[in-house]
Amino acid sequence: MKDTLYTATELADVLGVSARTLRFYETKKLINPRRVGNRRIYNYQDSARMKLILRGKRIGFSLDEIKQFLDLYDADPTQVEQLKLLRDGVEQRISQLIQQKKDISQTLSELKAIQLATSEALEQKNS
Amino acid sequence: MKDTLYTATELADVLGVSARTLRFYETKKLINPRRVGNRRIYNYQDSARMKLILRGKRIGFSLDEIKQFLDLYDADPTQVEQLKLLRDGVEQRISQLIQQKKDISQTLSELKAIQLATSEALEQKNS
DNA sequence: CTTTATCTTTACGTTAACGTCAATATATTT
DNA sequence: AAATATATTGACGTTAACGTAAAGATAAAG
Repeated sequence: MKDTLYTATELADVLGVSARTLRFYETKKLINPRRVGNRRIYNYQDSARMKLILRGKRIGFSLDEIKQFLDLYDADPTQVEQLKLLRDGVEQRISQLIQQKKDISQTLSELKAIQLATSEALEQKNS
Repeated sequence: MKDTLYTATELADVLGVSARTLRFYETKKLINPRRVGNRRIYNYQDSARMKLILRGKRIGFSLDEIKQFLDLYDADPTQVEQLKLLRDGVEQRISQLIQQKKDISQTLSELKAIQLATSEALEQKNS
């Protein structure tokens, strides 16, 4: 539901990370949950942001890179200089990701070759 | 050329890494160059192996993961138990890579959307 | 055959991304 | 309200992946 609220441990459980991780990301300015008293409350947007962060990690980005990446999303589109920086940043990331995709495709085809060889070798043993 | 030999610094330069990195990978048993006296000499295969390692890094793998990965290539295909472990390892990596590819594709399309918005915003400013 | 430049080894330093207490503060249960 | 559980805030610890500086060995240049 769009309006669910989570405590730190709840969100952590849902996302499969530790509460410490959430706090750590907060000190790194990657997320910024509301407080009720001094307790952290995460809303839907916080959760969505966290999912973006985790996706970034799966891709192999550092937290710093992920922060830059997130900043791309909420950059102010009224400043021309900002816009140009944004454009360049986006362009760099795009070509990096394209390279990464190529690397993965190559690795995948090699692994599939190994997989084939493996299953054939195992068939041999069974006959 | 298939028979070129490199010193540590030469290969490091070619690959765009430091000589320290080469030595470090050696202590981690990722590569194992010949010695002439106590000097390291890298041949074509060492270089190819290094390129595999660097590709692994671009994909976001840790050196430990890369080692496991390399071990997949030169596993002994005569041992049935070995083969089964190999098969499982390969299978895991494959699904992980497929997930990574999905993550990248999503990120790419989002970035392209930002790119479009950026260029449109810049056009506006120029008219 | 010295001098000079490279390479090697050893060892300590560094950064990223958290983990793991310990001491409080705040809820929650009884 | 007292006891118990849970969350927060330092603060120190840890692992990965090298960087960097020091001291000795060896090769190349003069």
